[in-house]
Amino acid sequence: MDTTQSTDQERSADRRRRELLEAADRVVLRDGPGASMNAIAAEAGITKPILYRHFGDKGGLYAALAQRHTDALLDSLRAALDAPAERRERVEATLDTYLAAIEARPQVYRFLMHPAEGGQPGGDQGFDVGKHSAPLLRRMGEELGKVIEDRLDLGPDSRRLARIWGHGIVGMMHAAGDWWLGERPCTRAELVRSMADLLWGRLAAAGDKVGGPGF
Amino acid sequence: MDTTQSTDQERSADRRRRELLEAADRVVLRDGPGASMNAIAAEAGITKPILYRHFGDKGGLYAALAQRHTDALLDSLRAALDAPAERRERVEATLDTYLAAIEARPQVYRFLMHPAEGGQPGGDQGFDVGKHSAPLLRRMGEELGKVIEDRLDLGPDSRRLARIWGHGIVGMMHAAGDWWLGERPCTRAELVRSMADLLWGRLAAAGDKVGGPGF
DNA sequence: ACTAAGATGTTACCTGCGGTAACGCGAGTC
DNA sequence: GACTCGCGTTACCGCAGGTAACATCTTAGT
Repeated sequence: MDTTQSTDQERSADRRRRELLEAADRVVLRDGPGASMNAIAAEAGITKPILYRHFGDKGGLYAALAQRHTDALLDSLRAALDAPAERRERVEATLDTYLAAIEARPQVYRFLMHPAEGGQPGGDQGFDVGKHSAPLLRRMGEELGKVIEDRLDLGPDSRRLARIWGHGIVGMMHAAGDWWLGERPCTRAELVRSMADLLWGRLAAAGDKVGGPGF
Repeated sequence: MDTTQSTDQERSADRRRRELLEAADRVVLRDGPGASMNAIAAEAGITKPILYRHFGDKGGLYAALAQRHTDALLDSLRAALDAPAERRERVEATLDTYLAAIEARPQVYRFLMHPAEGGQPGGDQGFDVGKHSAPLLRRMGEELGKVIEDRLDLGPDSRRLARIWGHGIVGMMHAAGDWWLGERPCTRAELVRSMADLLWGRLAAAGDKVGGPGF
């Protein structure tokens, strides 16, 4: 039958695609985001043109690779966000989930967030990430915004406010996490608590220091 | 005299350097962050090796270029942070200053934050930013952290808390600003107010929506 | 069973990038 | 006048992303 044939072909192509993605994953994990198409092809046991037939260009491969990890991370975050507990606990759980993820697989994280960075050898013109650097942040921001809008009563303008907060909180999490991952100035739990404190208004509640007009 | 000579030379070299930086600036503003060394050299009316003699490598040029803008922006932010007003007003002024800056010169902003992004032509392997993508965020985070630590009374752990908050707030500002700059979902003033509200604990204060366990 | 088609994979090549070595040249110095 | 030395050039290397053209193996049709 024609349909079964095309189905088989499609399935085979899909499997191939998955295999290639996994190979790319391994290489990126090993060589960092600066991995070259040649290296990925070699790891997959094939040559460049095949990669290009499957993914169009490097951006396509990147996008596919990024989406897998992004989806996985977003699932974890949604789970933490949906846990049965009170708000502060959920927020802390979500922050902790994110931080645990980037702590467990920093290479993946660097790949998703920072285009090119690894590689002491000469030409390290990264993984042409370009416009694909933001998507993870954007997606997380949008998702969180939706959740906030769905569950919180923010009066009028709730939609706008929720989206702003979504992106803002995600950005806070990201920047603090990135800094923390680099300098490791404290425990993960401490970082989580401190960020939650910030979100809980401790900035506004703090007193001025003696002698100054305060921040 | 020998000293005057060397001084003259240094001054001349510095002037040259400034000229080159301004040329690079023009190119980056025109072609986006994907500007090539050849293009920059051409704009400056010279050839590549001279650029390399002055800045070592592309990272050096980027770093020099970035530092100029970063310094300028940080000065503005410090000014807003030091204005004589109460805390909330200062926070809003600082946020607004940042947003105004990225709104006024988005090209510069994209250059500082996002490595490579412009360029429909074939090879657009960006402005090998790599490790130099974060510095602006890091610097802003550190500076804000210091200010917070200096002026707020946060009890014990104040140092750690202040730094975390510094990086977190900067990240919030950045992510929300980036999103806002792309989608323009609201006024700058509205964005500022909303972010300040978030920092002032409205997230914790908001009530659950009817029917759900709340966020 | 033989052929036609189409996916699968290869080699060999192009362009453009960052980066460098080797040379040319004019201005001051002894 | 030879000598250095900063400024500038041309010509080149290696390597990246990306592509064209060729080889091959599977599979369907008659």
